[in-house]
Amino acid sequence: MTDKNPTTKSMDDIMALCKRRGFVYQASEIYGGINGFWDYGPLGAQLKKNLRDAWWQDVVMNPCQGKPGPNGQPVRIVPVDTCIIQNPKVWEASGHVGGFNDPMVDCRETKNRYRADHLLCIGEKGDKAGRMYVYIEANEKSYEAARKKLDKYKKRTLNDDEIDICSLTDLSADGLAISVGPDATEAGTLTEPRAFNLMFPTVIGATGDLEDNKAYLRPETAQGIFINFKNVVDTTRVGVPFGIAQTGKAFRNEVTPRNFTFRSREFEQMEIEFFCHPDEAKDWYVFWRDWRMSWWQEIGLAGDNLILREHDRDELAHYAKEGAGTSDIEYRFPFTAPGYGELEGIADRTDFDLKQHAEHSGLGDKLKYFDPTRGELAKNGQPKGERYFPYVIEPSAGLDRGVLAILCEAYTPDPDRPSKVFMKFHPRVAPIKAAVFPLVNKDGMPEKAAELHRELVKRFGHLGMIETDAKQSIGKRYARMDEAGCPLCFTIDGQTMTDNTITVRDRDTAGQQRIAMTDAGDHLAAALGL
RNA sequence: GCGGGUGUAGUUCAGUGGUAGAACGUCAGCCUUCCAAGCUGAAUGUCGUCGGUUCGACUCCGAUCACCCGCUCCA
Repeated sequence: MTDKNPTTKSMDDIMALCKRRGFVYQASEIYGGINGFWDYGPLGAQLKKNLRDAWWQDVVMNPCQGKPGPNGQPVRIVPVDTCIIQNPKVWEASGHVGGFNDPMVDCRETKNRYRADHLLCIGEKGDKAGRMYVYIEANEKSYEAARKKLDKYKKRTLNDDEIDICSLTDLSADGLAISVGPDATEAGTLTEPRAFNLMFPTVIGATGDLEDNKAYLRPETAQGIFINFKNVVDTTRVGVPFGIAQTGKAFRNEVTPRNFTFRSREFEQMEIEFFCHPDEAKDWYVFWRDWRMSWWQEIGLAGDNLILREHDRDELAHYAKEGAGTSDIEYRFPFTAPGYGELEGIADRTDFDLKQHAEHSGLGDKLKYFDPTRGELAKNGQPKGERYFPYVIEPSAGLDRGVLAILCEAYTPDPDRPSKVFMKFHPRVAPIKAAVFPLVNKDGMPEKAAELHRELVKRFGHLGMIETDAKQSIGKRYARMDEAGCPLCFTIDGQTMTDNTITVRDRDTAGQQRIAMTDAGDHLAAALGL
């Protein structure tokens, strides 16, 4: 007996299977890879497409699967597909250019990293050459430690009015050299503050002058929706409350890409920006939060590994401070366990973004929405209408993270079956929907299998792959399908030749039943929930 | 960015300062009437990359890249 629990999922094993079966490859692998980028192989590409299609179907084509919104009306969503590169002013308005260059400071002695704008330093008033001690803002313990160290250095107890406090970011290089880090004992171990801008710069135009023609790859798809809000309202017969949805790539220069595809520098988002009257924001926030949670459960993340977590007030993003709240739908990945990693965030962004774009674009109140259903009643009994910036509820999901969670959830070790592991994908997202096998490669069975295969491809090929394989033993073929996560295998055997029945093998139970070959399509349709 | 670990076939891993191995998988053929069966055969690696030491480096040294873990960060 080994002490390794066979039901424990190892990320290394999952990654090995992803490579072996063609779900995920390292990007640029033959050149040594590239940090923070991953490619999808044949099965991974189809899995990802299936998840994206499921989202599109349930969000855009049939919003919330027909579930009415908190106002009792059908939920209305329209799609857009906006550019990865926008006018750089978009990112100034959104706050991405100016607001998020958090300068960081590393300590060479303690190996700790701090946000430079959270560090203050103290020293004796008027003392330009003596040591200064750095502490963390609003951290009582850190401050007291710094005071203690300063007193010890001065060999006396200093009064409050003998002390100068300044921000670390205001220090010169000389000042840094005489400063002692919050947890350090020596001076000069802090590096100069380094700025991190998480947006990918790029150059527009063939001359390639970065400074004059600088643009950015979008760090989120959301802004493409906000800047088209007026266009959509003006050209589509939608009115608040309604949502705009979009899927697409986004790019972030992550400080530390980690954990397989979880924190990639290039990734795909599935975002809804749902516009509603400020008075109704809370209701819509709750509605979207709960429906999105149930959607992920329905798509196959049904167990304890999925949680809904409401954010604490102090971890809210800049745009959500005034809103109804933010919650995360989080999955317990093998690499986060016992903790969780974010799959989707549902945030009340308030009217922050629309107001920002109203201001930066110069459109001002023209970007307000005119709501003819609100306002005081006129003499004829009709509402006079109300102009306002709608509040926005944003359910923003990571497609690649969803795929990764599905891969982890589906990975099911089973020492009793030949493959030792199978991928228990929900049939809706499974890249291979079914396989058709002749039991042996002779006696008319291959022809019969080809016939059924053609039929199933014609009916189900738009949903995923339909495989067929006549080589090697039937057990080996079943085992391969188990690792690929194919939910059903149809097998033509000797009996098929006499009574036109076939066997259906279920991936999860490995059990079989015999059905009429003409029922195979309906059987698959039922398994796919069609 | 810092610290630790790892890097040899598609995968999991041996290996030794002197011409590169196993298992599984893959492919082909035979066989095969239901779970990686059997038999025969085949392909596959610039031993992550670059440089250095050496008569000779997969092995020792340096750098670099990538992945994993911890810290940090995450609009």
